[in-house]
Amino acid sequence: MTVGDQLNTSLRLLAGDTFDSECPTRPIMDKVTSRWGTLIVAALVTGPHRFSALHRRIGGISQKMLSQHLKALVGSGLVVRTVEPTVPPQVTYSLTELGMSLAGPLTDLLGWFGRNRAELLAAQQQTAD
Amino acid sequence: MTVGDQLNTSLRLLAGDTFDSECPTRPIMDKVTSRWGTLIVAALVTGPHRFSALHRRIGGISQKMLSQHLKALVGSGLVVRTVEPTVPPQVTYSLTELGMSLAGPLTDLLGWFGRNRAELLAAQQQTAD
DNA sequence: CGGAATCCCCGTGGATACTG
DNA sequence: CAGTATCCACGGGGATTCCG
Repeated sequence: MTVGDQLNTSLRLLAGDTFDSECPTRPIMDKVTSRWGTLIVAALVTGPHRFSALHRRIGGISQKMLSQHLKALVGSGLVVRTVEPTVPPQVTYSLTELGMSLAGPLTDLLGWFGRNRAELLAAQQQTAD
Repeated sequence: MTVGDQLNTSLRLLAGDTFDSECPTRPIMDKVTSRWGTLIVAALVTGPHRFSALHRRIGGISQKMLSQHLKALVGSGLVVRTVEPTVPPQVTYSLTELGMSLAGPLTDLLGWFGRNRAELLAAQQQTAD
């Protein structure tokens, strides 16, 4: 990497350039936009959910992945974990303010996929030929 | 019916039951919302790009991943590949109509990450303690 | 220039079993 | 109920090399 590139990098970081490989939001973005991240956040849009409820709601996810992604989302300040000191223990996950603000753009994106499902699948078929 | 249920219903109507593990759009969604998919589409929003231009623009992507994801995007009908029969060959990628319609929601999402970068990083730091 | 092919490593992610 | 721990397989993804 040349000095010019470094300068370029610095400027882009300051500007919040999403394309820069050094952009620190990338790992977070990866988590959120990942296979399960989107679905978990989307599931929580409708309100708080318990662990097992999420597990049931989101088809095909394993406990490990759910727990792992939830931890990451909590760590990013998008989700809060609430523990009721009852027996048996009862843990509830819900979106933070930040998480709620993310929900808009995210569900828009999911909505797009829903609306354009037919065209996407059609394109897939053509290619498969 | 609670407010949550109403929201739930709306969301599922919009998304075409995105939570179903059998939903055929999932693999496509994974591709597009994946680490590189989002950035590639976002990069093409500003207009057609050549292979090397994309490679330069998107920091940290390998040729393999770029080529691979581009193929997937073409296969999904989001991107068109144009070959100029010159020497040396010149290949240009651009968004289809479908791709353009995706660009909106997608850049909104990227924009969200840009705007909330500070808060995300702050939350990360707190957790790291 | 724009890839395709190969090699190889490491992380993701699934299944299962165990803890508090 | 809500996880954690362990094992294990697969594929994502990087570096390199070669081709049209």
